[in-house]
Amino acid sequence: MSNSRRKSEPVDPKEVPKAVVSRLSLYLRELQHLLAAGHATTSSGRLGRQLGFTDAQVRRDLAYFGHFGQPGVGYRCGELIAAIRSILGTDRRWRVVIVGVGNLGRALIGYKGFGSQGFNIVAAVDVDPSITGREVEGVPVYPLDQLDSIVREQGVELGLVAVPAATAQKAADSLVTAGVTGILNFAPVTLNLPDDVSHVGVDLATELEQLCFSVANRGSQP
Amino acid sequence: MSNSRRKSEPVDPKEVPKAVVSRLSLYLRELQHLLAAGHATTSSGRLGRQLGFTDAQVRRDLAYFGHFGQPGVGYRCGELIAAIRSILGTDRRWRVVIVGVGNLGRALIGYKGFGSQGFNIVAAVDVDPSITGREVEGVPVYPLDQLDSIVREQGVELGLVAVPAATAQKAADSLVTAGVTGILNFAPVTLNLPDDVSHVGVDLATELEQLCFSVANRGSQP
DNA sequence: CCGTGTGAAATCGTTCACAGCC
DNA sequence: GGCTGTGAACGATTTCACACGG
Repeated sequence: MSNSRRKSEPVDPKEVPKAVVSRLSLYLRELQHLLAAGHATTSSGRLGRQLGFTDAQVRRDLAYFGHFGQPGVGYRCGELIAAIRSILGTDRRWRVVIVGVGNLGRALIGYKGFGSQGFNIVAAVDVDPSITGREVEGVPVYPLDQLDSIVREQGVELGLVAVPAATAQKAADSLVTAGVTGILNFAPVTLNLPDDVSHVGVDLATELEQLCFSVANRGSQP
Repeated sequence: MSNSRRKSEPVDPKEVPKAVVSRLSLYLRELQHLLAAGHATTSSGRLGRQLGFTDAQVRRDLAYFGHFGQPGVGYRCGELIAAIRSILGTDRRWRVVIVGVGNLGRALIGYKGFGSQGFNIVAAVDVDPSITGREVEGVPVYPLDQLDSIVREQGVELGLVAVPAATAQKAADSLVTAGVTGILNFAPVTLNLPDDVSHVGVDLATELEQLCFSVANRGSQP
């Protein structure tokens, strides 16, 4: 499994820079907006301008994965959307479980953007007995100790951690034990996880701090 | 205003890589945990190991801003926390307003992590008359058209956009008109803003897509 | 003529390795 | 002995610039 080079897979996904993958998501989002607005095609220049990148950057990013454009024409929005979804892995649906049904957990359960991008929230779990046994926005809430059977029986692959910092590591451990292979962590701690479980952290306070630094030092796009 | 070099400000903040600033937030978070756990000092090696970085990276990052450690000893947690807060600009409190009191807006209003890191949510606004006039978790909710006076009278500097994608640009424009200087955007769109307004975007679906890619291509730390 | 895909060059960020200090 | 701060080497990513295709 070294460097094969089939028609649309020029490189091993592992050697694609992380930054490229995150821009891919932005391209996807913008392309969906463009398509919804009636544009059948676009170009690297246009796409880049709308997102604040150069045309060369857009072309180079896409070139990691194949040849998607037509010289003189640009990219067909519909085709490129399908291609990026296939690259990201969101050309199929993923089953997701949420741990923690506090304010944030509830907001995540109700967030429409997940469903539209390929994610099914199949269940939530919480320690608080006053909330378990009900449904929140159509998603059933179970006690924590049922996590194992939920993940196994429903084939859940991803877990969202939406509990306080103090219990986040335990929540993540439970998810790993239950068998999920990816974790999106909203608690303000760095999780310690086995290498075969992927994870991404989103820290709301941290994001505000980045904004602060940027404001305190004048301007984000100089 | 070229390269001055005062005692603890070796570089112009503008030429600090974005990645460095985002790691600074992680250092801060970890240092706070360390201090709370009773550690008075730490070292670049320890701090890095806990976060998945090398010791050299930690030292290099901090060296952008000054000399904070003692050879042979390491860093005093309390002092380094204060230094990083000063760099990020969170050594004072920032006033924040939230636009949009749906599921996500409510979760943000109730999020304890903001207050503990220096952010005061002073008000929220929404178009829905059935929610305005009340308080949510102690934060007053006003009609949208009062945004201007709220920002002006309370000296609000930052705005959080927690409305659907379709109205996010309008919400952001209103914030800019009202006078905020930084925007944290949770809507899945790229905002078009004047250069003198900083912004950071957090797209929940995008984060899940990154996770997907990582899972679909085996392992996050190979 | 416009726009892609891509070597080659330039830029940027990370790691190495070590002098100096506690 | 342990640890910081930092030039210098290295590796990675971005930008340039142009040959080729519709």
